[in-house]
Amino acid sequence: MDCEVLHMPSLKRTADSSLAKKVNTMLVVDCIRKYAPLSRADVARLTMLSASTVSSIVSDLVGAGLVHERKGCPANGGGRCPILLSLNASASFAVIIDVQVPRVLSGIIDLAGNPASIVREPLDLSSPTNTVDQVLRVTAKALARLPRTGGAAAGIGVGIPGIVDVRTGTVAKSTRLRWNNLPLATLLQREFPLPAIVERDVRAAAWGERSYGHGRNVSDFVYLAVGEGGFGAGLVMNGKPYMGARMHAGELGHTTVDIHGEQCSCGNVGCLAALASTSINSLKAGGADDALVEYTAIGLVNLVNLLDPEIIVLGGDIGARPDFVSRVDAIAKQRALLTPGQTLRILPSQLGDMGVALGLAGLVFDKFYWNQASPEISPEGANYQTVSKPRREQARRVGE
Amino acid sequence: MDCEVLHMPSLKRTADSSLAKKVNTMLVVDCIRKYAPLSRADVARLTMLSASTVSSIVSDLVGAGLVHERKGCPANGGGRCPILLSLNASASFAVIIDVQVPRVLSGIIDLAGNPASIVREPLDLSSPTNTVDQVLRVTAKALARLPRTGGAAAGIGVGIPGIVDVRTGTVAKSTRLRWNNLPLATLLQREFPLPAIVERDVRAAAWGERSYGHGRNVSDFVYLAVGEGGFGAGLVMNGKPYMGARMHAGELGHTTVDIHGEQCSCGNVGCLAALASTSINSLKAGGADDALVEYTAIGLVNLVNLLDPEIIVLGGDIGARPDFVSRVDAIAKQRALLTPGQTLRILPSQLGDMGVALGLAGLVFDKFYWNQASPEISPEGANYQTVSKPRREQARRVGE
DNA sequence: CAGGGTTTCTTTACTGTTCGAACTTATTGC
DNA sequence: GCAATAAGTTCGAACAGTAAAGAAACCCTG
Repeated sequence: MDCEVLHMPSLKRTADSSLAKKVNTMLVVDCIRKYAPLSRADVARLTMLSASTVSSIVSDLVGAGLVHERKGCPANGGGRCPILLSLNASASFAVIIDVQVPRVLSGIIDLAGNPASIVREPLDLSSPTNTVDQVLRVTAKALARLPRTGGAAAGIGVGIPGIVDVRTGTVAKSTRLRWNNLPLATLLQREFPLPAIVERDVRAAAWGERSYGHGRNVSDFVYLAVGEGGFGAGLVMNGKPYMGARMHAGELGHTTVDIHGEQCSCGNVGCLAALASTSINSLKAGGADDALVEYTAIGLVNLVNLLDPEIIVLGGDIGARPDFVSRVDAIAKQRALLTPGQTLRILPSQLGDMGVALGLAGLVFDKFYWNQASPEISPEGANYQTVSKPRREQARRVGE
Repeated sequence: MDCEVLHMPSLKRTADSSLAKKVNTMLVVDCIRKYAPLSRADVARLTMLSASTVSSIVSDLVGAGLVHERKGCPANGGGRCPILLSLNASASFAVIIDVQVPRVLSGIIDLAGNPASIVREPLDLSSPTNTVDQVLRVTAKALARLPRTGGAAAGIGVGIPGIVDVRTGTVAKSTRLRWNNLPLATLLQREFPLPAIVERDVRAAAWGERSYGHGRNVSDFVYLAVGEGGFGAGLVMNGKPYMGARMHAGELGHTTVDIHGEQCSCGNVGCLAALASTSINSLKAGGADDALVEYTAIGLVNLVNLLDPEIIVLGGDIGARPDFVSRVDAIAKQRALLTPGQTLRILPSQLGDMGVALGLAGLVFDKFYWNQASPEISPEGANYQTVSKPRREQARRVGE
């Protein structure tokens, strides 16, 4: 099974409906989003939910105007013709802001992942405060560009290069933006009457790839961004974004690859990032990128041997170039530890510079139409049928 | 919440009870195992299930003889005194075989994790077939030593150093045992009328640590074994063992740490394992282990920066030595990338050479009392209230 | 071309499970 | 004896699963 991302708007019919139904509804919506148009019976097969459950959920969705029905009369060997379902893409929108160092991308993405009125403008790095102001400004502008017809905005999603605590919406540290402990989600929510999420750029891009790109049917993969900022990895494990215990996972750039190397500013020795930075600079000056290809391949092989992902998606300014990918691929295939019959698949990002935006949209729809931390609960493998909502506080006293 | 491992025997009362109840029963049993003695109310708080659900499940468990009740009358500031629950440890047993290169450990472990009649004997490496025969032999002996009183054996669990496909119970490749594509679970099941699981040693040890050791309340950590076999990592992510897409995850030994290093037999360059093997050999000959400490620290920092585990548990012949741990810790603390306030905790294994055995026991109880692949379904965070069982085949036709 | 048989999609009736709220039970403290 | 507190149980509502019925198309035969 591989219906996992979970986009979906309001549906407040049963105000206190159990989380169970919400999760299953997420499953169904995600399935329709991925494979539309399809019949209720198809949804039941894909989600592994029972036909009756699907029927009940779909009728709610149709009633809420989130799903369109359309008669489709194929059937090769007889049988009743299915009623084909597809999402009403304009039932809801996400406002997304992708902050990257040369530019900030802002715009609107609908339920089906269609972008609208995307604007790219240079990022104001004159001071950290100015950068924050710019983010708030482009958010306001994007909100003003919301389509008149269709549903309302589901929320705001912001992608940031740096260490981000998604639970609090705080940017713990972004070297490139010179931000430290910035509670961006709080700032946004103070300004705009919408839920806001803040996510690390590579994790959002990985999630975008999972929702709309190469990762759609892959539950274990790595998104590796190679660009001016060095190396950043977004991990998807068991179908969910993996952040680590302290939101820190994916720092491939600061792993030692040269045991005799020099001390890096991070405290470690012989970091991949330190080695790569010189070749990235020379690349910008028009130099060759052979060294960078090798460094990328090494980082990638280390990832593959340690985590055994099904695929690796290369993204970023440099990473997604097809020739770059194929040269990295050639080296990595030689070096990676593979069991017989196993192949290593390294692919360029399918989403280009919209990857972060699409991932953010997915997170926004997940998070805010269910008021639930989606990545944690995202029902991988469609096995979860019912989910209890967390109640009360932790145990105060255990035992006697 | 941190009730995740899920041990529990028969309870066949409601033959076709939904998987929902099974999962919640697993949760409850696991909670009792970890925190016994505790009251129903404590279980409800810890599992985040409702009091009524816990009540219903516990009454089934008591009826089946798996849980013992005992009056406990503390209560500081008034209130009815709780009925304390604890597992009936001898309600079921797991037969476990831990194959390591100098020795094979076999024995029996009860529901509460108490080992019984553990036997260690030298491993017969005279030929791959002889090793297999020995495994079957010690299994038979362990079965013969089952306690006369109490429940029956739940299943057989075998831990193997090498690449293991847990789904099929096949040892894909073990260099040290010279096994290739050996369907060990099938062999065992042919010989003994019991379900059998085969798992990689480090993953089992990580799971043991999660169930009975340092990982009990930690959902993201790494178990790193350092021994004659080099480096092997068992990853626990989101509270579950992580195996990667092809059961391959955790090969820390074959990650590049010396970009200018020599070619390793694995195809990669400058592998950690290649560097470490000489110092391990010199260590056996009585030499110093400074180099090995540094190599371990490097591997460990790479792991920490990439995966951001909450703790790291060091195991294995060499890895678990307290002085070794403290010296690795000193280097790693300097080099690891930590956000302010974050600390790196590196701990020696709490379970010694019983780690693999205890992890196997947990897996056996999980797997075979529910006929369900426990790691995949293990209800992390206790959020899952109901789970649908996979039904039917995949969709044959999607869309029109 | 009518009508039965087949296939597939969809809905309905019924059962089991969980949750929330109210209720009962048991103990402390005044 | 009575209020306060906490543990445990019971009852009704909501929801998912199974099974069977209903619906809508196709195929074939006469």
